[in-house]
Amino acid sequence: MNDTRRQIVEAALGLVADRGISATSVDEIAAAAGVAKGSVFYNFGSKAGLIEEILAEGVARLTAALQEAAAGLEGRAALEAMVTALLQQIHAHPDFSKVIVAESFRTGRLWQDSIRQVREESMGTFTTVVAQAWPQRDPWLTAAAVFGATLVTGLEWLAFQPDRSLDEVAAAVLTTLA
Amino acid sequence: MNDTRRQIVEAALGLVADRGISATSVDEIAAAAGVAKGSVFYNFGSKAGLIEEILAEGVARLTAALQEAAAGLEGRAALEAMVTALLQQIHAHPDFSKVIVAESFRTGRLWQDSIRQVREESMGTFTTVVAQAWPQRDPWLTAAAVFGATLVTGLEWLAFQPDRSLDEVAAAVLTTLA
DNA sequence: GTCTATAGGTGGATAGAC
DNA sequence: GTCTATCCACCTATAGAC
Repeated sequence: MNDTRRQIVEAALGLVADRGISATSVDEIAAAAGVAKGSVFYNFGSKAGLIEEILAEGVARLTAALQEAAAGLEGRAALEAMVTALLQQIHAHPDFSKVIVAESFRTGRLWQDSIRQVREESMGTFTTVVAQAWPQRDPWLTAAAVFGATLVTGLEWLAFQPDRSLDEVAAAVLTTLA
Repeated sequence: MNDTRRQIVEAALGLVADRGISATSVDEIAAAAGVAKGSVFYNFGSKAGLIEEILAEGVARLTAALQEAAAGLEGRAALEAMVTALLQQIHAHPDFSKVIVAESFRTGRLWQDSIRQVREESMGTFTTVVAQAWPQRDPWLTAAAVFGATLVTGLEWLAFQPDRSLDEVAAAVLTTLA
């Protein structure tokens, strides 16, 4: 990805995480990126195309991180690795995380497919690991609870107590999950 | 609240939960409510005023429900009552819940005060109960984990498996929390 | 108190110079 | 490939009839 595209993507992600997709205009994105508005459309075709590309990039990265974390591990160890990996990803990519949370429970939008993909792939990986760690429980609801505990704790950490360490936050989440 | 105001509020909440606040126009709200656009502005002053009123109403209801649930109980019993009460509220008011989640990690918007209030009052009630149930743990991070597990499971329940019963979902969340 | 009509501004998107 | 200038649809909000 060239320099102009990179700058546009980063500026857009920052603004969109803070205000929401619809509340962010292409004018604002172009100004924050230091390019003309026309360059945004030349490089990404449309606002929806830009958002789609940002989301697709984040989806691929998050899915890979979660699957890699659980690979080769079983039971509780796999679960702990996944929770830690998700917290790491939230910490490394807070803007992407915020966008996903904000858009996750909506329907019928242009970029809905990418959002649904994150949800399904992340939750799917969690469900597999949870089903193996606790075979007697409902994997679907349990995975949602584990994912939710990790996600919300991670975002609260970033937004309101960023000085905490990853180990501290991971330990708190894992202690809460039995 | 009279009939016109009630209709506008309900139409607005339904649309906003699905598309987001900024992506919902006053035209659409008026059409869904079956009133003229002018009536929306006559009754609520502005779009922001309408949103503010909807959020304030929901905040008061949710806070009261959580505090009432925990009143007179201690330790694990208080925790279980609160988790169940939050799930009940999500089930009874799914649109409000979606809006809160979508807007929770944003900053600097007109209605940000109401959102922050839900977060602080809900998390505050959870923190108090958690601190008493598990005195040796970090109350702040633990409360975030418990709240997140309940919230995300509740929303996934509504959005993707609405046929499950409240008892079933509450049991799954509480089993996951040790 | 609710309606219709319209004002005034901003949104996404395009055309054409460089 | 990036810019400036512009189009037109849509947005919030207001004015005035009823």
